[in-house]
Amino acid sequence: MKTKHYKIGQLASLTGLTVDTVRFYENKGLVQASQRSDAGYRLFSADDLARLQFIKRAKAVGFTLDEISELLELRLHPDDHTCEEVKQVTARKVRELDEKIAELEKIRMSLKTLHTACCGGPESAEHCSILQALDSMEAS
Amino acid sequence: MKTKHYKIGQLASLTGLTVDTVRFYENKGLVQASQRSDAGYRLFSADDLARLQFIKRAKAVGFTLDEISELLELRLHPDDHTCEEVKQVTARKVRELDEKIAELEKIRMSLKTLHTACCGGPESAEHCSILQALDSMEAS
DNA sequence: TTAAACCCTGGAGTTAGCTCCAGAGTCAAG
DNA sequence: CTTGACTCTGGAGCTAACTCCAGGGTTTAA
Repeated sequence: MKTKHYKIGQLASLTGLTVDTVRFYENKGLVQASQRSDAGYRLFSADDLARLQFIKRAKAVGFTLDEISELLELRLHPDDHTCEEVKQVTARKVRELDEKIAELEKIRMSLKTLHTACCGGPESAEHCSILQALDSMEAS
Repeated sequence: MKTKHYKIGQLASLTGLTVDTVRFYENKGLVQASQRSDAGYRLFSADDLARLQFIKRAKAVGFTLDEISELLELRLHPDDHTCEEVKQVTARKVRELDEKIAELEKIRMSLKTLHTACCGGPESAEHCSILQALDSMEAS
């Protein structure tokens, strides 16, 4: 009953990461090859594969690698933690996203205002309202 | 009729930038002290001040320093350029912002779904739906 | 006159998340 | 047996926009 092992390249193509990225994650402590071959090659288990897939999905929903470390700890020892703890992590992240979106929307509004005020015609930009606005705006 | 000059520290407090930042901008070619004193101190003119304020405002509406270089070129030689050219820069930027906002909102939605599915109670996270979802989601 | 506050240069360090490289060893197919 | 694909380590480089530092010189106010 020898378990299946993956070399780093196989793991990379299974997860869609590059080998460099996998090694980088190992370096950051996000994942650890469960064994090494005689020649020193990393050998990953199915668990390691699942872990990397977890990382990939967490990244896709906007977590940073540091936050993913936190989630991995919760995932690895779920009975030492409560649902509440896990939920706090996502709550924080949703709040952050809300703030970032609001900020970008504010910027977008300002820019759109500048943009629609400009005639956009083929004449010289000497009296271009965008440049004028940027010259006389209130500094934020 | 000697014109007013600002040393870098004065300029910094007038614009709300740090002296390091002003020097950094000079290095990047965004601004140039119009003169140097005998001791080699940078001396900035009112035009330089206006230019820095322009930079600050453009940054506030989301332009990168490279894009600001482009805008400064347009501003400095407005009659060599058309309104259309200027408007293209803002149009591009609004599009970029739209994309970034859409992306963040997609992420926010996914995360919010995970978040609301979790009971958040004080029980063990062993069956936490957030962790389960991250374990079984489609990789994006 | 002396101490604080200012200014100079050049270069290194920061954050996040990779990406690439050299130089060397290993493995698999034909 | 050779060739090409794979793997290893350690470290450098990338982007953006700063930020900080050492080790000097200058100005100004008391």
